[in-house]
Amino acid sequence: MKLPHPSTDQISLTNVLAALGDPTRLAIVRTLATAGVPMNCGTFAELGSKTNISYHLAKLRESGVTLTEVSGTSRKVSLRLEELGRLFPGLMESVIGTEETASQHETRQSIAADR
Amino acid sequence: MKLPHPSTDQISLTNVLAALGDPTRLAIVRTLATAGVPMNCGTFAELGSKTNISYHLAKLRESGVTLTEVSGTSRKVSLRLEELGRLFPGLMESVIGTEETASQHETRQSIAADR
DNA sequence: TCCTTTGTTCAAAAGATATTGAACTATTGA
DNA sequence: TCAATAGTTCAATATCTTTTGAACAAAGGA
Repeated sequence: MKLPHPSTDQISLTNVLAALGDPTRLAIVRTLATAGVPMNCGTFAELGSKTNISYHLAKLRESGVTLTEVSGTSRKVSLRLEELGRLFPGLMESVIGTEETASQHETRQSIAADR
Repeated sequence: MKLPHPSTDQISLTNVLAALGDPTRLAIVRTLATAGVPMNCGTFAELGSKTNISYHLAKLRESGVTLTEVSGTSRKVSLRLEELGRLFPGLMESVIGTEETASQHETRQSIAADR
């Protein structure tokens, strides 16, 4: 069994940014980056329901951010760092290396509402 | 008249990435980066209707990507590069410095459909 | 003053994304 | 073989985002 992934030249910046621009998926990407080794879906259980994580992991895979390899009844998910680094130098380093504070998430709604 | 902008500490990476993860907004950001000087809304007329550009510029402003200053009946839109550079080092350089090819936009749908 | 330019706001519609539970498949270990 | 484990798929719903046109507002020039 082989899951569909975009080839390197099919990876677009817009799609990568859209994939990363979601709190759940950004958390997944950071977990993967911190771990440095492939992880299975269960690792992300605290971030949502099994179905929901499956959905977000598919988004990451389809955008080219992650590689998902089937290993028995489980999957090994990893970041496509080399390819992303070649396509968009500095992007993943920047996304991974940046801390996100709790306050930032809550304040943005009030700004949009303030129009 | 003063438009609402997030303060530096209210800018979150998730929101910035979500703002950049749209073709129209990425084109706006690149135009601003290339020009290097503030531009008014009319500059982006070819990217969509007046109403639509107004909508996307509001998104960019509310996420903290751009600064919009009122100047008479017109606006001067610029990138908040210094602040973004401090918050997310390398991010904007990476996003701005990367070419997007036409082929990349068209191929991704086929991958998602291929599941 | 009146008209033009520049852009916003609003409400509606269309479209895309996210979330859920139930049913399912495939692998593995007992 | 049977049951447990790990994930996926599906259909439904909910929610958010994008797009549109019509109406509006504010400034500036004739």
